[in-house]
Amino acid sequence: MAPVARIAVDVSLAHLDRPFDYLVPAELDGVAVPGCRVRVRFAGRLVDGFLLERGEGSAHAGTLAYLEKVVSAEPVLRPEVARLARAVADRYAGCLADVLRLAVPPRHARTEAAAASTVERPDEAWANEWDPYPGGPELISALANGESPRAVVTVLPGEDWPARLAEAVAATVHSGRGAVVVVPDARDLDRLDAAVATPHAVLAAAQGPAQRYRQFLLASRGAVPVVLGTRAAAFAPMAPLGLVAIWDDGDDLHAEPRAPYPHALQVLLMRAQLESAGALVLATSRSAEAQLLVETRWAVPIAADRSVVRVRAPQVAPTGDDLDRARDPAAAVARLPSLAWRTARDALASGAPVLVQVPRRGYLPAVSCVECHAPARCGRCAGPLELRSSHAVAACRWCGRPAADFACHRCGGRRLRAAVIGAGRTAEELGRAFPGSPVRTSGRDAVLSTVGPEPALVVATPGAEPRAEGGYGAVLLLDTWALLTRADLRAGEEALRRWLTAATLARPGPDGGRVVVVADGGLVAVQALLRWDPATFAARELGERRELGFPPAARMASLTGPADAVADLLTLAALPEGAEVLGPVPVAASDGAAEERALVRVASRHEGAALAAALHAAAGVRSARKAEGAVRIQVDPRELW
DNA sequence: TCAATCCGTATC
DNA sequence: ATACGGATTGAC
Repeated sequence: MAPVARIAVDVSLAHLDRPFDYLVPAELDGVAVPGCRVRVRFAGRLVDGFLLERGEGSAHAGTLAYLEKVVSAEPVLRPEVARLARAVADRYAGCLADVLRLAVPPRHARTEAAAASTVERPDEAWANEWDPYPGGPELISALANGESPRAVVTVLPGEDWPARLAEAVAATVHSGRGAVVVVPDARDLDRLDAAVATPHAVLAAAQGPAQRYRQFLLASRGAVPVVLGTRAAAFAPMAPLGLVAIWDDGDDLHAEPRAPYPHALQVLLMRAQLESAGALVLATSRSAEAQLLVETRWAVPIAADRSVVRVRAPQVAPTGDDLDRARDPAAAVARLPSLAWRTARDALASGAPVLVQVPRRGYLPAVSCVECHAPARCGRCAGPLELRSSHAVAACRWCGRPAADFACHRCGGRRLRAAVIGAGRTAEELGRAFPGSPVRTSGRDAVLSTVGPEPALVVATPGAEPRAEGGYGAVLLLDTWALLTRADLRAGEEALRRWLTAATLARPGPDGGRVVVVADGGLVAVQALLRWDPATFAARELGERRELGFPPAARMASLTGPADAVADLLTLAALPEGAEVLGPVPVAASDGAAEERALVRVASRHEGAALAAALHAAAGVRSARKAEGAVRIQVDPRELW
């Protein structure tokens, strides 16, 4: 074979983020195949790497070193995945090595030796129940015919989404192509795993090394045509790829917390683009990112007609926080608005369980408009305002400008109020208000996946709501202010997503479960819930982001680190024309150290590539100089505040 | 004039 | 991290 091996070394230094050429010694010629793991001497020490390709020559002027060792001839990094990883690194201003660590699980030698490699590509039947969705059955047929449709699907309340995804997957496999499906967490993965009858591998973060590698090899060796998993599965090898799909792309869990912080949705979309595969973005709600796909016509929207939604959606009613409470002692015990208390009581009496959604504790104090309750934003850069104990006046969290002359961007109000979030209601309090009904909790440390059909109060934090057999008789959405006044640009979108997720667990239809949301019925997000209209809300949300210059309409990068380091990086970066730097402002680092954060934004997504390239190059100059202090670069950080 | 040492830079 | 090249320094 060709004598030169191009190697991606496992070194995450920005200035070394490119392949290096080595000579293949004669005895390794047969095993040094593209995609295999190698060890090479790099700057005097032995490092791991992946062999990207073999070539005849090298552009390197100096003499080439020899490969030290081929760890295994198993081609774990397929060319399409290498290309995807490079594109993801570029998009997120990060290093290929960091992305490859996310994409390829660590080797487990025993598993590699033992794992079977039978190719199993059954000719799937692909009947489907997409009829309620105009364009749905055609979408499935297109996949079965080997086409690559792209759609943002808004599912009906109570939809058996794992079954719908399973149908899309079966149709894709029928066409002789593979599918990769990503869900937020282990609970969703279990459901999907159960629903998909096509032979598949399951890749989850929680798996042990052997299990994880075994499942990875099933896909890598082409033994199965389908991979289901959590965010890292977006990189799973699958050739030829016919479909990528994601469930509930608005869930934070899709955002990778390790550098370069890629989001599973973006990874899958890039992948669909690179490999000409179909793409399905499936959710009960709709994120601004999904809306952008629709508005740019990258994907078609698929949703049931309003008439069908009306029949399937539960009845939702808003209620003020405390108007009737004083008149209703039983409700006061639970600190529940009267309507919420009565709705729960009736559901329990009818023999059905009741879901109570309570936000998690510990949100940051935010500032909002006294008149319309809109989160207060900076007059200059539209960043969120915050109150600090050291300052009398609220100031912008992004650019630091004091907001002495505040004017609400929505209603023009000039007064601010602190929206400090108090503690949530406890399960014990609810238990006292409903003596005789069992109270169950589902939250952070103990998540229930399902509860029985018998009457019970089920208190859950967002994302941990168990499904109830037969559906809930009532769903109460409490302390909604905690969600809505979060100092986060996604607060409204996130609140609606969480409410819809809980409400979708109610018995379907106007005569089914009742949903009570304790919030002002005039708020946009609450209106969207009452009308069960996430698409219109998403369009409005994206419109606002466009006006304010926020992602995904614009592209932003946050630079966090010691003050000198952030300043140094900003000096070195040859930012694209029109890039706007906000801040830096002081932020509290996790370990208490004083850090600063600057935000850089460009108006269009096209300039995003140039922005990422400029930041990566500047980081390269700093790492080459061994400059003091690390700067964390996050492109389109999910939590912008 | 040459060798020992220092510093900066590249790392194949 | 380590290795190398060019510059710098000090002794003959």
